[in-house]
Amino acid sequence: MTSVISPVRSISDLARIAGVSVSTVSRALTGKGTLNQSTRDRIRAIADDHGFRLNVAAQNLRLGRTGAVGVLLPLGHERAQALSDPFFSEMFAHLANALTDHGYDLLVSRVLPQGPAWLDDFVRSGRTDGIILVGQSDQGTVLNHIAAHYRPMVVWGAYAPENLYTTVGSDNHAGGAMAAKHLLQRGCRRLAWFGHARAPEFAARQAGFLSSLPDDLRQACDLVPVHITPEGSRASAHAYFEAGHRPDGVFAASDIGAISVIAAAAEFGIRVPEDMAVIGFDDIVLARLSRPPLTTVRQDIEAGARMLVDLLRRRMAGVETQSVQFAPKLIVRESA
Amino acid sequence: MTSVISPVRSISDLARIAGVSVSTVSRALTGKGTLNQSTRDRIRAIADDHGFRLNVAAQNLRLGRTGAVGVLLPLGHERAQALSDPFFSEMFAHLANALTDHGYDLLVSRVLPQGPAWLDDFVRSGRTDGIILVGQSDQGTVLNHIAAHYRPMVVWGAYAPENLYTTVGSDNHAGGAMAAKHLLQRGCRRLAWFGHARAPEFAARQAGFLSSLPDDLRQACDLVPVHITPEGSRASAHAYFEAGHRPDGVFAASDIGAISVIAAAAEFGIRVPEDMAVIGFDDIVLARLSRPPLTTVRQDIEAGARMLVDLLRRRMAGVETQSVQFAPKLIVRESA
DNA sequence: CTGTTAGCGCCTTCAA
DNA sequence: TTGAAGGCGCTAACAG
Repeated sequence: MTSVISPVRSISDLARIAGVSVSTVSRALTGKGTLNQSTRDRIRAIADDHGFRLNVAAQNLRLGRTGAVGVLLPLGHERAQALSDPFFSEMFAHLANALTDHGYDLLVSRVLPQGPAWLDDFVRSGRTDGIILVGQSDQGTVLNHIAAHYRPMVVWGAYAPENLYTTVGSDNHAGGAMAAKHLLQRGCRRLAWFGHARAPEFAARQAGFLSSLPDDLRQACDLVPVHITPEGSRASAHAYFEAGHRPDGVFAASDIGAISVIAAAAEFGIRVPEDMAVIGFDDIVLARLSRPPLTTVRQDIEAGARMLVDLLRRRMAGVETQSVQFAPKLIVRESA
Repeated sequence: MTSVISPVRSISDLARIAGVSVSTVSRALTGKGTLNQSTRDRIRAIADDHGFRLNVAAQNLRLGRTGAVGVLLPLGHERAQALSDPFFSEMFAHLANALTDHGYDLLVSRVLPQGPAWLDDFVRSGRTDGIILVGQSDQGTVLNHIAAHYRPMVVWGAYAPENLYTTVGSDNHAGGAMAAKHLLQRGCRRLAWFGHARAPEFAARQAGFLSSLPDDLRQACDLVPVHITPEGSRASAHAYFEAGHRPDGVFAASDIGAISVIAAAAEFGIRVPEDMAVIGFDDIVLARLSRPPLTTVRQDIEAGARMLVDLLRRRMAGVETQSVQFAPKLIVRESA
């Protein structure tokens, strides 16, 4: 327990009380450098008595670092929604663990991709030692521009040879193909894709899906553009079914999209999987809990988070890195 | 677009280039103090040319602040799970918006409530200007200890007169009572509560629920202790049903708990709401999307987040604040 | 083993 | 209107 005896705001206060120099206090408290064990113990005891701790901000300034890593989600609007998206939440949680395991704080800041300088501004403000971008959205150009002169940055998202930055992500194209094959194998003939293709990840899922379809089914496949938000995708799905469409196989761009489609379908008496099979993407925790349990293309979010942090730490240390792609896996449950 | 001409790392570099003093550069870039408009424009132009921005960390050190607010989740184990819990995620997202609207960064740090000094350590390390705790867990004693000498802190959670700190939260007792009345009104006679009572919020929900039950039903009510994680609560529910229990009305401590119960029930052929009515708590976004759509006691998470930030800002400004309690609202959908 | 000194990058009186 | 100087709280040579 801490009993405050007198206000000790800095190591110089403590040095005065202990009758030593500030550097001795610094050495005692950081454990760096050499110091007589007894003086070290004595100073630490005094610090404890006064409830004193080194000011991390000042320490970092002096050390030329911040001790924090910025985790940024480059999405234009719907900020709240984006941050509370289950996939991002799970990614965020795993990033938080991996980062704090290595002694880094997580800094979440408002960064709306508006104007070409949003990322540059953040970088130059010097608030973090590195940056993890979760999703590249449509900001590939901006990212390449930054990557040319800013090293400590990694990106979760689709790999592309023309990217100058390091990405970690799944083979979305292969994942889309898995979904297509599974639906085909179930005998589905009237297919639909629920999602958009503005971000490279989603575009690849869609492309992989379509490319694995026979020509006639591909041409008949409905491409239903939906928002990433639960409300948005549910509304789109509702409108789609209301217009009379009755696919027997659906591939959604994300699990949340799939859950939304199933909820909308229920309103029209469409049963899943009897009348319509639905496959999601991600395998978030909720995929197993939803009714019916979701068949989905799994991305290992935790492994991805750990890889992102690993690569970022290497880049912060000046080491060059290469992009990695995880193989997705089809998890068959009940929805398809 | 930024064209890097020569490395400008500090205002002194810029001062040299511009042929002025550092203080002039500081005044030009911060906009504070008086300065000839033309010199200000000139210096700003040079700064832009070199892609220079003031170092926020140094700025903050000098100003005696950090520009960041710590958002802490005091839960012992299961860190990843806790951070990705949908309720926390939604709260977090709204906090992020409110905080960044006021120019604050969000700092998420590992803070495991181990030992009595976890919060004190965080506070004294000086990494943030204030703290928002999401949930008080069983740390009331620690919080009171800190509150006695640390002002800029607010807590999401249950109100209690003996708390020295400011809380924002719902009237959990009233919420529990609402759930009880609704189940009673539906004619449920074999009731069960899924949750634990270690945190004051949950204890109040349980107490409110039980106190609104007639004596005989209260005594027959099953109290099923479940973890907060989806996996944990699902496993507990599974075991409970497997033991042969067949309640016709369930009140779960959270929406995620309710969804887990419904998933487990499905495995035993228990239909919701026909065989068993289920009420959740929170009204997370997913409550409406789950099958069947969840009847639940709604907390306005966004309003709560805004209130937390408002109160915190007042406390950071030295103003005294009072705890607030929101009235919960029963949202009737299909599960009960 | 410990003290002195010089900053990290910035802001802010106080003078000129 | 601008510059010089001191210092936010800390660390790391360099001496002694």
